[in-house]
Amino acid sequence: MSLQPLAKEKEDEVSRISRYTDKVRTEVDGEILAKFNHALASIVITEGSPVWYPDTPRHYTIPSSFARHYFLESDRPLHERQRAFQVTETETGILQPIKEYDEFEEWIDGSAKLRYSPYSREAQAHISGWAMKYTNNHNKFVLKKTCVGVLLCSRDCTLPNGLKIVVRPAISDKVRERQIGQNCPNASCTGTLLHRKCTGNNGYPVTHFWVHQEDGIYFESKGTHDHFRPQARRATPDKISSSKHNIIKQETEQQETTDDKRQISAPPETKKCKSRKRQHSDRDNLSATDVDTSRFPTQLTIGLLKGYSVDEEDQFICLTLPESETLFQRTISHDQSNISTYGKLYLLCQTFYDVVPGFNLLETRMISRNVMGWPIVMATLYKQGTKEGQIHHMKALARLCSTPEEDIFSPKWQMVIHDFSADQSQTITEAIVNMIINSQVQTLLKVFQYKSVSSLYKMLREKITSSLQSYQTHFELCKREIISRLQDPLLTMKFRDMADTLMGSKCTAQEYVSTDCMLSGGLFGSVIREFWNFWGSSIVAPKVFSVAAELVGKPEKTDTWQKKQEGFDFPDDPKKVTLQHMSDVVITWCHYQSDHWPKSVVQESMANFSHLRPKEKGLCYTIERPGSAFHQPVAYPHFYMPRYHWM
DNA sequence: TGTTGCGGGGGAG
DNA sequence: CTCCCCCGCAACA
Repeated sequence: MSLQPLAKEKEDEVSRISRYTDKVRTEVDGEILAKFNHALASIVITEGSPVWYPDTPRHYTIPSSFARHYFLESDRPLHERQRAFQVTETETGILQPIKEYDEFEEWIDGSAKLRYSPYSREAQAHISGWAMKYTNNHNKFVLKKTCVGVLLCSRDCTLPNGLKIVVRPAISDKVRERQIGQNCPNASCTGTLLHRKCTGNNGYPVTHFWVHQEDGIYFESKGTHDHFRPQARRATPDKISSSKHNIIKQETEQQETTDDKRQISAPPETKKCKSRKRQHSDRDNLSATDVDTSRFPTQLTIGLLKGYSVDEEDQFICLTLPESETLFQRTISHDQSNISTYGKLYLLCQTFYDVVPGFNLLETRMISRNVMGWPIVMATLYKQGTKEGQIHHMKALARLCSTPEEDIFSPKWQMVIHDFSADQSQTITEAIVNMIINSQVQTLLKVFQYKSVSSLYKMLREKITSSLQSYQTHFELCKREIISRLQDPLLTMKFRDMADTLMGSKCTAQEYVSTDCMLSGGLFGSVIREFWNFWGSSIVAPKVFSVAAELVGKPEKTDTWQKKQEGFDFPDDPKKVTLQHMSDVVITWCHYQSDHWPKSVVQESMANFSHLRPKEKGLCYTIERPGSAFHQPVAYPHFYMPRYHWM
């Protein structure tokens, strides 16, 4: 009922856009348009409408009795891809012969049905990135596996690099039993390993089904993982319990290799910036005469220095942390073309004033489901009143967030959350947009051999600018996304009420946290959790929830920093500030941040109330259980929503 | 030592 | 009857 208007709105939108594209298609040569659309689709990833580029479905119905019966006939389309597939089926009205297999996907999340080649090694071995254990379903023909979640540190500790401990659990129950309670792999932490169960499938673990047929290996996944990814199996070292030293070393090595790869395959970027005196935008530009790298502290290798300037007018230093590139790769290397997967990568840019006298520090943290904790990925110290450092920071971010495999340069972030003033924001947006356009125009000119650049430039500009959305727009999008995904009207209404309450100024801290706890119980699934991680985080929250300000607890932090800051011999005279001075400050800042990590409300409540399981008494709803792969949907009588009651 | 897959069995709905 | 979970066992790396 309450869903109707929204669903209709979406439908209208879809039909409107498809009408539009149809119209264009008749006017312009189809192939060129498709190419162009594809190019644009890869640029604009946060566009509001999900059907900017109607991707040709790769899926066809399978005329095989068993698998078709069990895998393809479901009343409830759960996955975008599957939806696209069904549309094709109804449009054509006939069953078409098999043409293609799906490419193997290691990190399937959310409900999906795929068909792999019978010769696919990965499919034959039933490989998954998630830790999946075999479960008996008493059916010889269908192999069923369930997710065993992840192992986390009981003290929720943070490694010096800003990452959280996430250990891949053993598959066998006995071994896992032994793992739980072992010391946290972080040597400087006294915590123990804690099992975080997967409850992403209606309170049960996510399940995978495998069926081997002559015409392929059929795969189905049900549920969305409500926990972080464990280490991939192939990447797991033989001894997980090796010291944190090894972990860091390993990650640094990884970073170096990916760095090299990026260097080779990165798209050629047009350097329009007139080379400023003594300003260095790339490490390629660095030569031994410019910087004496041996003078940098040992933590800072030359690859981490993303740019600096020691101009008196414009002093800044921009650094990435060692793991940054690996983290970005982990987050953005997966398919992001599906517009419905909001919440993949958020960047949180915060400015800290007077970190040392006369200098501000801009740091960026990564918020993503795929990376636990909110590690700092980049930090820039810049002289107050100057812009170049900030612009450089954002440009370097945009470059880091683009996938090196693609020809077209396009940052893959869902949103940049920032605390810039309006004019700063404008400048920075301009810088990013210009950078993207410059590199893309080059590619597009090559591909389409355009003679006039101006119209192309204008269009690109509009597209890119509109993808950098405001808080409000983004919030609306999230809300719409959630509401359209929730299938039960009762729940939808409940959620709306809750959102209203939480957005209101009367919301108390207790309510805030307990609602969060309720959400983390698993009923609404990861979509809401993503939403919540985003809107409910302690740093973003002050702008959204009035009550959250009291949960942040900044005063002690600044006091401690004040003390630390006194330890520097940072010159008061800007003329005497050297690169060495600035890098010392940034590095100390990053170390300081890892010691005083702001715990998000979400993580805290997850850790404290993780014992709450749907079995416990609480609110009770009657919802229909989504259809199983093996029979028609059945009524699922009771589902208990866990709720923590405050005294 | 750990993974993978099979199968028996109990329990809830 | 379905579907959840737990357990032990055997083959294998």
